[in-house]
Parts: sequence; structure tokens; C-alpha cells
Amino acid sequence: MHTCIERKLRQSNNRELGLPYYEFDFTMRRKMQSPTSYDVAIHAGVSQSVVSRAFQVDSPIAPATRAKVLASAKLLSYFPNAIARSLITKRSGLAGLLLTESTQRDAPDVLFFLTRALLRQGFQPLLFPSELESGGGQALAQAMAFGVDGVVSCVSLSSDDLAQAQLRERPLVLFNREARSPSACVVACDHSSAARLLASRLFAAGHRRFAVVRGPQDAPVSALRVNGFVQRLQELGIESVVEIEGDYHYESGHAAALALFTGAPLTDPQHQPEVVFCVNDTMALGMLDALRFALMLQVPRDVAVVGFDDIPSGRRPAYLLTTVSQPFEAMAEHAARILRTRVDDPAAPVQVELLSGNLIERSSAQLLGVRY
Amino acid sequence: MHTCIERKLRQSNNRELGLPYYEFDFTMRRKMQSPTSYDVAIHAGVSQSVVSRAFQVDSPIAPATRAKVLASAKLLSYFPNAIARSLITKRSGLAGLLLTESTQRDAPDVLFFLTRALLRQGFQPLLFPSELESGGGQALAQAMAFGVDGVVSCVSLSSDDLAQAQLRERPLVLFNREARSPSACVVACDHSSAARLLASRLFAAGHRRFAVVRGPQDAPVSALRVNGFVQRLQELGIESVVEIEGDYHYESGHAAALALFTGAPLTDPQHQPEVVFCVNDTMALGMLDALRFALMLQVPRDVAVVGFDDIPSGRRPAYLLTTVSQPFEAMAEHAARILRTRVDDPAAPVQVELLSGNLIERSSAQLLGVRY
DNA sequence: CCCTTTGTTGAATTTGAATTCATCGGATAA
DNA sequence: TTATCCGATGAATTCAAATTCAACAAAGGG
Repeated sequence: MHTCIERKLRQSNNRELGLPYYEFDFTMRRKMQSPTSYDVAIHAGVSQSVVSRAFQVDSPIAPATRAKVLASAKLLSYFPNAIARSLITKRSGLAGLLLTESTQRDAPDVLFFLTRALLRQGFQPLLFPSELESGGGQALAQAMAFGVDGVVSCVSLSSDDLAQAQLRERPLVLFNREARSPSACVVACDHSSAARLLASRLFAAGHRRFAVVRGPQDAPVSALRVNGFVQRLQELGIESVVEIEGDYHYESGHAAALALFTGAPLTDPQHQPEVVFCVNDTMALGMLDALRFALMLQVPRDVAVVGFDDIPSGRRPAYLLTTVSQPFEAMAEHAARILRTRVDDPAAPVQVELLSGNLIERSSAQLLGVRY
Repeated sequence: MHTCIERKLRQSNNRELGLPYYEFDFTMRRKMQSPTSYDVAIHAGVSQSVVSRAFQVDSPIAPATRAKVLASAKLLSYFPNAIARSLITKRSGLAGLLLTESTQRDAPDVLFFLTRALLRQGFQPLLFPSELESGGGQALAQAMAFGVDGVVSCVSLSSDDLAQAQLRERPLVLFNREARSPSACVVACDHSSAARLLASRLFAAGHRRFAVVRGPQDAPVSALRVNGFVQRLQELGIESVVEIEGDYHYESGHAAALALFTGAPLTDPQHQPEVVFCVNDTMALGMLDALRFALMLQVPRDVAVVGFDDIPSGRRPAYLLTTVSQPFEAMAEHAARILRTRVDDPAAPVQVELLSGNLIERSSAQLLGVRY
């Protein structure tokens, strides 16, 4: 009886004393280490397998035995070692969360809702921030090495990267990023449609001269928003839209205002834009402050301003920015649910979900027209 | 030769085919699974131990052998399994990061800087958000089960919880929380001193009637800030300071303004506070908006307002809030460094670091007096 | 020419928990 | 009373990589 347990116990003691495992063999409880299932087994007078079973649902174990084991475990403050468990079950309970610096700093809500949603689906979120948008591949490889069950990526990934993940049979959900492979699940805001709607309703409100402050050339979401906006305006007969490049930050919105409303066209009000669409709220706030405090213009009387994202500052009386809110909470819940589904059943169909943004009219710009 | 490897290979094949490990024994390469060190060993014509050594520094291995192994590994896109490694090395490379909802939502910078600092110290951050400030104990137990090498906690922990961590020999650093045990490392902003300094300099600027909007009664940092502020004022001869309880949110700052400046004392300007100290910026912004847009008061002419935290919105022209900034970036770097030190050497001395906050004077309140 | 030293290598063992499979015991059916 | 069955149990094996230790080779010294 208990030969295996005795061997293990002997080993434990020796480890603690810094001796080779097999040369030392009298019995003595070790201290100051996490207890193992063997320790609990000895305390409860059962085998290690029974301890393992006591911690699982639907396992063949007598209720009385389970109670006895759980009592011992509590006494020794034992908790199953998740690492050892995942080695054999091939399930770590970890979900990799790939982030860029800008996701973290400009849209902290994304991280908040995603971590909460992942937790609710039973995943512990393991963070892989990359400094650059291009660091996704390495972050993904790292995540694989850590044995994550799946990945939610807020970073663009190449089709090679996606293939890697698929090779390892690790489900991956792209969050607000383009799918570069037909096998990738995607949850995103429908930036393009929201921008089109915004264009329609600004047009309906009577505006005819538009300007756009976009993000850097290679920014994936900026392009979707700008193209949707501009294409819709072209359909409505607006031929030219002034475009200025920004970098998503407050200062570049401020600078864009000065660029738009200072210089030659200033003398001819016919050429000044009536509305400025900034592809994110942060720039829109810079724009508003520049218009009001540097250029002494009235908003929306002289110019209207719209943003995109619905950041908290834009809601306050000092700004009251008309904007589009992305349903981050719902998006996060969808992403986590899809991940859970595919982890449980790798054969589940690939899902692509586009959630529509909500137009929020405040006083920085008036919107008119049908609801949708 | 290679008997062990052959056994393992046979097992691998059977696993893939869904058969019991030991009944199937012809050789066939498995696909669509993460390669193991055995796969690489076979490919490179060496033993598994050699593969393991090839991936470590300072291990006895011939340079030529290592090159051969690494080439095979690259070809098979093999990467050591961090889970299996940590089972035997007792090092997971994971750092638990305990957070509350409010840390995440109100001070996203904390998470940003902490994750960056932990990464730089070679830790992968594993998140344990708890809905409530009281959920720290369970989060800590969870973190232990996941085998984290150490923990940074932005959540208050009881001395029992701290004892648990110590028992498991897992270093723990408290971030902006009180140490409930002499064995706990702490990195925090010196809220009390900063608040004292703020009081001194508002007094020096000529103010004599003060009000404070504090956080909930049990909020740990609110108390430090309020007490420092009020105590210093008492030392300076100010006997009574009006206190209003808020909940850290914008709306409660707004409400506090209405409570302070509406009603009986309004008729007698002698009793209206000249300065309001809000224990966080978010409430200070609510206060400012209420004063300006609801009560039609001029800031700072009629009332001065100061906050604490230096959130980005407060820096903008619409607010220009005088406040105290917490050196989160430096605090995060310190916390991560302390954690690294103690993980590498559990006998390293317990460190407690209080970093001083920086007073930032903008136009919502004037500060006078010596620099420090 | 033999013996020691140094540097590499591989077989076996280890980590902690889950799983498999044989076994044991008690209960029910014949 | 005996045969059968089912639930509960434990010994052994498994996961993937690190580590230990014995074995071996080549090089150097006596």
C-alpha cells in the first residue's frame, strides 16, 4: 500500500533538504512550499488520483471521500497547480491578449471590457503588448509558447502569423482589425458604415463643404472611416473633400485646425469648411480647443466638428462633441464568446461580426435625416 | 541507441490517431501539433537533453551541435513549451497583476506603465481584475494556482492574504496601497505629503476658507490625501474645513458643487469656500463644470479648484486644472524592479518606496510659496 | 604507452496533476 | 449461497522539458 506515495514523499523531503532525491529516506513534513496533491493524499489517507478526482466535477468518487479530501486540502491550503494540470490536459485556461501601445493609451475601455469578458468566459487574460503595430507576429509566437488556449488580437497580423496559429490549432479572434485570411474570426465595429451614415446626416443638415482629419497613412481603421465618409459624400454629389493627416493625438487635431483655418482660404469664407470630421475624438478635442481658444471661432455656428469613438472627455459640458461610439462592451463580449466556442470546438465555423456604431449628437454639430 | 526517443515517438503518433499510447507502434510523423523537443531531437539526430541544452545559455554543449539543433528547431518551428519548462524549473515567467475596476477605468496609465515595466523585467503580465476592492484575497489565490513568480497588487490585501503569499515564497509588491504587514514591499505615491504641500501653498496664496470633496469612507488613498490636507491646514490655524463625500466619479463632483454653493450659505459670501480640493481630478472636472455652467461662477476668481492625479482632460484649455501628478511611470518601474530583485533573491530586503507627487499649477487655482 | 582531466553526450529521472486500467468491495439478482 | 455488476479506488503512466549522472571521447601529462 501507498508505495508510490511513499516514494514521492521521500523525494519531497530530500528536495527540501537539498539532497539528491533518492538517498534520503526518513519521513518528515516539509514546510514553506506549496503543498502538492501527494501531500493532501497522505493527509487524507487516500491516493493521489483520488485527490485529483476530488477537484473535478463528474468524476467517479464517493461523496464522503471527496469531503474528506477537500477538508484536508483546505487545512493544508492546497490548490491544484494549474501548470501541472495544463501540461496533461492541454488546456491552460489562459487567453493571450495582443495589444498595441495605442490601444492601451487611447482606448483603455477596450482592454477593460476585453479582460472582463474573457474572465467571464473562464479565461485568465495574459497580456502581450507590442510597442509597434508590426510586433504582432512575435507576440503571437510568445503567446503560443506560453500555452494559451486562444488569442484575441488588437494588433494587425500577417497571413503567415494567422497560419501559424492555425497550425497549432489555437483559435484566434481579431478585434477591430482586418482579416488577412479567410480562416480568421473577426469582431469589429463597422467603421465604414458608421462613417457613411455620419456623412449622410451632416449632408442632410445642410453642410456642403467638408474637411477630414485622418490618421497616419498606414493606419487600418482610419482608412475605413475616411473612405466610407468620402465615398458617401461623392455619392451625394460632393466632389472634393479637404484631407489633412494627423497622428491621432490631441496636438495634431489642434495643428490641423490652424492649418485649415489660417492662410489664404481664410480671406475667402466661401472656401472654409463648414464641418470637420476628425477620425478620432482625441483629435476632435484638439480641433475644438484650437477653433475656440486660438482662432476665436464659434462652434457650431462658424464650424461644426464631429469625431469618432465617444471618449469620456467629449461628453462633458466643455466639449459636447458629436461623435460615433463604438460598442466596445458588446464587441468584447462577442469576441470572448467566439473564442470560448472555438476553444471548446475547434471545428466550429469561422465567425465574422461587424457591429454598428452609434451616432451621438451633441452640440458640436447638428445631424439630420432618418435614423438609419 | 535512442530507445527512449523511439518510445516517445510511438506515443506521439498514437496520441494523434486517438489510440491508446501503447498499442500502436509503427512510425509516422504527426502533423498539426506543436512539435516537442523529441521531434527536434529526432530531426537533428541527437537526444532530447541536447535539444533542451541548445536553448539555454551556459550549458555544456558543443557550438556545432547547438547550431545543428537550432537549425532543426527553426525548420520545425519549434519553441520550448513554457508550461512544461516551468513545471520543473519552478519559474513561470508570469507576474500576477491584481487590479480593481476603478484602477482600470480611472487610471488606465497605471496598467499601461505596469505592464510595460513588468515586460521589461522579463515578466509576462497575467491579469486578475476583481470587481471589488475586497476581492483581492481570492485573486491572489488564483494567481498562486497559476504559478506566477510574483505579484504586483493594486488591490488592498489583508494580512492573512499577505501571509499566504509569503508562505508560498512568492514575492509581492503593493502598488499605491497600504502595507498591512511589515514583510510587504510597497511602492506608492506619498499622497499625504503632496496633500500637505498643496495645503501650504494654497494657504500661502491667501486662501482661508477651504472645502474638501473626499472619496468613500473606506477608500484607502482618499483618507491619506484628505488627512494630509486637513492636518496641515490645522497646523496653519484653519480650524474647520467643510467635507463632502463623493464616489470618485464626475457626477459626484458636479453634485458636490451644487451642495456647497446652493442653499443658506450662498446668501452670505463670507461662508462660501474660496478653494475646493477634490481628492481626484475626475470629481474636480465635475466641480469645474458645475461651477461654470450650472452656477455661473468664475474660476478661479470666485472659487479656486484643485484636484489630484493629473488626468489628461484636466490639461486641456477647457479645464486647465491645478493638480498633483502621481509619478506612475517611475512607480511602475520601481515596482517591477523590486519584484525582479525579490524573485531572483527571496532573501532580499523588504523595500518600501514613497515617491513624491508633483504639484502642477494651472489656471484653476493659484499656488504660492517655496518649491518644496 | 597508460592514466588523468576536461568537455560532450544520452538514458533515466524529475516536476505535479490527470488519466488509464486493473482490482477490490459491496450490493443486487439468480 | 453464488454469480454478476457497478461504483470507487490505487498503481502506473502520461504530458514536455530540465536536470542528474554515468559514460565516453579527445587531449594532455607522466
